[in-house]
Amino acid sequence: MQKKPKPEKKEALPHIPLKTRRQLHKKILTWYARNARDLPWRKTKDPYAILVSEFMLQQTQVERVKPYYLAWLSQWPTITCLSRERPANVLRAWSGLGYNARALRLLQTAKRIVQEHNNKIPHNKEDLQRLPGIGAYTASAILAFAYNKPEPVIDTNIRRVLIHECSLPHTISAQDLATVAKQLIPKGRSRDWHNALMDYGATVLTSKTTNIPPTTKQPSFEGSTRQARGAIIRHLLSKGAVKLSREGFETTSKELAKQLQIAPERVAAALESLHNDGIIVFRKNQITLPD
DNA sequence: ATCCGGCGCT
DNA sequence: AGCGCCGGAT
Repeated sequence: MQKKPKPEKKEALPHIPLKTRRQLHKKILTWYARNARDLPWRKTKDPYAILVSEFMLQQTQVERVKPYYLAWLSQWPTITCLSRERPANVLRAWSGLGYNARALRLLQTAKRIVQEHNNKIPHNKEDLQRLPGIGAYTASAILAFAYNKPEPVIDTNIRRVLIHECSLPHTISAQDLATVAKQLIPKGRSRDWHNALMDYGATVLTSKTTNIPPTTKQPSFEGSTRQARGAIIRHLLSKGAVKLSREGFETTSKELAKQLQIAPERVAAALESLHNDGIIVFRKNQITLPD
């Protein structure tokens, strides 16, 4: 009948013994020493370069990001340089990566860092998460990969590896998993550790080799708004602008639809959503990419 | 035809 | 809490 100093209601949090942690470190880091992928953003510790890579990697496979990442850094080697660029050119460099709104968020974040943080990418999660396009995941990734901070980075690959290797319940909450993940980071090796976990998850413990919960289904691309959005952006990148008909928005949609070979109502919907995302602007006489 | 995934908005 | 956003691989 000892009285506990702290009555913990839910102490189901798995604690990983030191020995188990060390075994896992050895297993993963030894594997990584022989099998690490050679990725361009791993050759640098420049926080800006890491920031760029993280924005791109949010949504795209590693192999497709590689050439975009290299071209981007060669076009805008510093955050100051990027911060002065026009949105249309940023969208052009992004074109083909997908999720165009994020190219603009990256530009906005660059401007904010130059204006408010003296050109320095923040070192703490709170400041990072206040920047557009940076959520919990990307903030953690920047802290770990740019600054080697002991901040748990948990994408779906790493989540799968941790659940598998530590025999955690598939239903574990994000918060509990983060608590476990933090204990597991080897001292002073956050960067290597997370790179290793990602590679291990991407090449060994793939979703196929493990039994992981069902995935959500993607609506078909054919006939979707995003298909129309993509066509409109490419059109604007090549033509510069679309003339706004005096007869109104509907007529404009119709004319554009004819050129793009897409149903007018879908073009109209796409224009509205692009406008909503700030990717296009309506001027007096024309539709253009933003300044 | 289906899969991949972090962020922001509602 | 759930949805929409991207384009290329398979």
